[in-house]
Amino acid sequence: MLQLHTIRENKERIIKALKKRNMDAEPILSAVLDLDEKRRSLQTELDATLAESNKLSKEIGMLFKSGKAQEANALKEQTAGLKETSKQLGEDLNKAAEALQEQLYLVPNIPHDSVPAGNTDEDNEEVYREGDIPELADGALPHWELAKKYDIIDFELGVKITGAGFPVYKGKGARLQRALISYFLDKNTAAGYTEVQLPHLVNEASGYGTGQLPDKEGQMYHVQADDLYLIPTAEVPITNLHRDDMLSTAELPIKYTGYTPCFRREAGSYGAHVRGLNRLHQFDKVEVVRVEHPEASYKALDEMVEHVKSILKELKLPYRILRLCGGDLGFTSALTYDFEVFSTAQDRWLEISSVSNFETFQANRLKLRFKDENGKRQLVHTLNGSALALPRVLAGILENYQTKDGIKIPEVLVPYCGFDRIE
RNA sequence: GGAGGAAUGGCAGAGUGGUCGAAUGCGGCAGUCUUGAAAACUGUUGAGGGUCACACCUCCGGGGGUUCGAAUCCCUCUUCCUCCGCCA
Repeated sequence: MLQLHTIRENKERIIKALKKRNMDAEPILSAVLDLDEKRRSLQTELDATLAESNKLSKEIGMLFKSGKAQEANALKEQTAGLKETSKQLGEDLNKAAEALQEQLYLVPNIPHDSVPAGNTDEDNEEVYREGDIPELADGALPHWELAKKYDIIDFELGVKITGAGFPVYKGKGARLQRALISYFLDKNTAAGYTEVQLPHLVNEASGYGTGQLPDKEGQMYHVQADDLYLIPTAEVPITNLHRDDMLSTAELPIKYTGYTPCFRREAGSYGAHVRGLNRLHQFDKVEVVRVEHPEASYKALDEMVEHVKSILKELKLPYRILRLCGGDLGFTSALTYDFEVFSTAQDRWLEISSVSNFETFQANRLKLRFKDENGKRQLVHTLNGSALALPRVLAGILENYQTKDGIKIPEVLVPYCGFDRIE
C-alpha cells in the first residue's frame, strides 16, 4: 500500500511510473485524493464538534461538584444536538475512510526506475546467464517420465488421496527433496539468515499485511471453520513476525530463512506447461526474508541475488536472471529478479526463484517501522526471495543430470542424500 | 470442551463515573558531579490524526452500548493465566 502523503506529493510521478505496468492510474489516484480530502474535512468537522461537547461536559462536571445542579441540568440540554451531529459525522467519516482504504488497496507498488516497460514475460530483460546447457543423448526424458521410470515421484497416488497437483515423493525422490531442503537451509544460515519454523496457517490480518489479501484471495486455500488461510509462501508468516513493530536502527537488518510447504489454488491453469512438477497446488520452498533500512535495501537486494547465484553455481545448473518488466512485475513489488533454470528435456526455462524489493509497500500495511538516526519514525523496506523453490529445481536436476542408465546426484547434495545416483 | 480470573504507556504496576493520556518504579534520553565511568541528584520521555507551528481530536486488548461525561458500568469477541477433561 502506498502512503497517502507520497500520493499527495508525487501524483504525476506515480502516474508516469505506473504506466510501466500498463496502468492508467490517473482516475484511481484522483479518486484517492478526493476521498482523502473528504475524509480530512469530515475529521476536522468532527473534531470541532467533539471539542465543543468535551468542553460542555467538563463544565457540567464542575457545576455538579460545586452543587449547582440546576445550571448543570440546563447545560445538559445543549449537548443533545452536538451528540446527534457528532454521531452523523462519525458515520460519514467511517464511510469515507473505508472507501479510501478500498481504493488504496487497489493501487500497486511503484516500479523502480530500472524496471523495463513491457507487457508480458517476453519483455523481461535478461541480465545474467551462467552454466552450460548439457547436450543430452537421444531419448532424454522430461522429469515426469523419469519420475515414473525410477519410481521416485507418484502423481497418480497424489490424485487418489487428494487431487491433481499434490504429488507423492517416494524413496530416493523423497530423500533428495529432504536433502535439498537441508542444503538450502544450511546455505542460508551460513549467509547470516536466522532459521525459523512457522505456522502453515495464517489469519486474515497476516494476509493483508503482506498483500495477498484482498487482491489474491482466490489463490489461497481458506479454512472456513476457523477463518484461516493456508500459506501460499513462507513470506507471509515470516514477514508478519514483525507486524506492528517499532524497531531500532541497531536491530536492522533482520534476516530470516524458513522452510515451509506452500499451498496455491492456481485456479484455472491446466495444460502442457503445468505437467509434472512444473505447477503444483502444494510444493516445498525455502524462503529468505529481510527487513532493511530504506537506504540499504537495494544493496540487500543485490546481496540476495548473489546468494541465489552461489547456490545455483554449486548445483551446477544452467540458469539465467531476468529483471521483470512492468507488466510482469508483482502487485506489491518495486523490483523483482526472477531466476530460471534451463530444463533440457522440456527445452524451456523454469522459474525457480523470485527475489524482490517491496520497499515500504508491505511495511505500510504491516505498520512495520523503525526509529531512524534522528529519532523519527520511518517505514522499513521489506524484501524476500526464494532460496529456493523445490519442485522445479528437482525437475532441473532430474532432467539435466540424467544419463542413459540413471540420474547423477549433484556433488554438493551427495552428503545430504547418502547416495550419488538414482537408478 | 467445562469452570473461574485477567488484559492499562518500552517493561512492571496504581487507578471502579468528572481537569486521567493516566500515579509510582524500572528502563530510555539530556544535564550536574567525575580525569573517565559507575553511583547519586535534576530534568525529560507513549502512539495516531491535524497544523507552518500551536490549538484541537482519537487511543487504557477489539467491537458495540449506557451516560452530559467511561480506563472505570453493561453486552460481545479475541488473547493470556489457573483448575478439570481430552490428547501427539
